[in-house]
Amino acid sequence: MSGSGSVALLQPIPKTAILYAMTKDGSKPKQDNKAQQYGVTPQSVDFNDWYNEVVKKSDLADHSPVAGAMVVRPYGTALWENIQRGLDERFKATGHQNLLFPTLIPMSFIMKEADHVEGFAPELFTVSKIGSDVLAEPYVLRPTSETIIGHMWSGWLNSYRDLPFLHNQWGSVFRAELRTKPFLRTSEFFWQEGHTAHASEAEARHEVRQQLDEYHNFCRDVLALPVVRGEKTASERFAGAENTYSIEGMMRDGKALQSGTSHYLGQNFSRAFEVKFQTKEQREEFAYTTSWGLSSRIIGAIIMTHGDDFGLMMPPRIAPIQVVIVPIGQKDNFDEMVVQGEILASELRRLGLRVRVDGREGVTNGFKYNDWELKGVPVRLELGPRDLESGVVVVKNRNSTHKETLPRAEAVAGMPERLETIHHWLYQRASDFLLENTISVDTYDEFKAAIEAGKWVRAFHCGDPESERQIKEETKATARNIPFDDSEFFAEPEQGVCVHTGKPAAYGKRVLFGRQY
RNA sequence: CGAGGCGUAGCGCAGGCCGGUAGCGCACUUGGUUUGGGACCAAGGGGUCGCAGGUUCGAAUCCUGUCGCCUCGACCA
Repeated sequence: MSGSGSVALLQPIPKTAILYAMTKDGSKPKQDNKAQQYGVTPQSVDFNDWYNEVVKKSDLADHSPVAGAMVVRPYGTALWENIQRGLDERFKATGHQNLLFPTLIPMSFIMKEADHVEGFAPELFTVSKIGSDVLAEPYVLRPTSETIIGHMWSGWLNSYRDLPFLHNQWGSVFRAELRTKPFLRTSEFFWQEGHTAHASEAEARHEVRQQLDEYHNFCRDVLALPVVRGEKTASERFAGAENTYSIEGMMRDGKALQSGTSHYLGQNFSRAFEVKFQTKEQREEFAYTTSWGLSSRIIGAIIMTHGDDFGLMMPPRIAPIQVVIVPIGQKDNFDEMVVQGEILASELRRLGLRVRVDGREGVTNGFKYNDWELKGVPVRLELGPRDLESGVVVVKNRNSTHKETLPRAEAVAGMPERLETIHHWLYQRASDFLLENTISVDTYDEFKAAIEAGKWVRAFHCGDPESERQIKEETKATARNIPFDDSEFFAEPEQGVCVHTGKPAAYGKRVLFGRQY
């Protein structure tokens, strides 16, 4: 990070920052041993370092020996599994079915749709040999599965009565990345790709919008992430799509992260793969297809939207551990307090909560507190002999510095609601942040200044891809999307002239611009 | 893939220019004292210096190549 601009967006620095007093020569200060061992670089000092250290020290993920490929560790996998479960239920509730396609796709398939080839060619991994035998036709590791699914669909589809196909696949895809960042940029990443085929354009378009809304709702209601729904401009469109829609989230450094996409593919892929059917009127027609995806990148969004200088803040509804209990004891009664902690845990588990008792010996309580705060566990309970005697527990929320001492029964019974409160607190904070750091501008100077300050900008644009390209070159900002009229953010229809070219604005509303991951 | 930086114990680093077979802090193990916000004392264990070649009697150190990580750029989710 440049160190200017977006730093200003960050919240006041808590006491950990004291460990990082600047050195005389202005170089990045060395951490003292404590900070080096346990803490993370504050967001305001270096957001990039903060991100890398949080990911690593919270045990979410690690680097692998393979360029650009990460290892998702158990804590990160538990998080991803919770996300998968939540989304999968939603997909099933709207009639989608899961299936599984091969990771290997014949090279010729990728070549069949012109825009698709052009879009993905530079990042394809190619398998050209088996053992020492050279393959007549190489395979590629799927960068996405439209082509092979289209190929199979053509064999499954005869009549309009067969439609719609409402399919989804959980898996991973490969797009060569030369720069790695866990969860954000990796050569292999984990996702779900939905693929549907319909008998009419209207039905396909409805599906595209429905699934984008599903992502939006899931982000808002489960991950506590505010995201802006809208359509991508032509230059940001998926390779082979007629229209691409996205949800965009704002990270705490002010950058945008595309957190999910949904594409209306029209008949582009069905033409290329002969996905056709006989209509009621006995005509032959190509199917209208869609695809939509949300990837493990969303974990990066969770980290960078909710995290603070102490580490992660897990949204309670998908937190792998919702409540951690730290038993307080001395040598003679420690084991007993761990048992008591388990009893308390079972009371919470009866309410359906995910609870962990930290019975580690040989580390101090303070160490445990900091450790679980780094991992973002929403609520911590401390249970010591005195608490046990007087029937209370000490409760501390991850998003607060206050400790409360509550009657045990009340603390237990109130836990689900407490977690809900934290969920809403996280959403509100992120939502306020997004709104506070987005401004409308009408001149290019204002535009540049706002982007430089790390903000999102709402501005009129003429729609010319070349102008977008120049804006990107000059400011590093791109059109994130054109927000929908009916989304909760930035919906007002307006008229104006292009902030860059002065030509009449396209779209009938302001376009959202920002720097991006 | 272009420019730059880096790779020495689990983590963070020193040593390298002036080759002689490795050191510090934290972590780890054991014992003791501690324990309600990142404990302390003592005694220990652990690396052949990313990998592969080369130069040399001898390479962490010099040379070449390669792999990986970080930053900026290009590309992308």
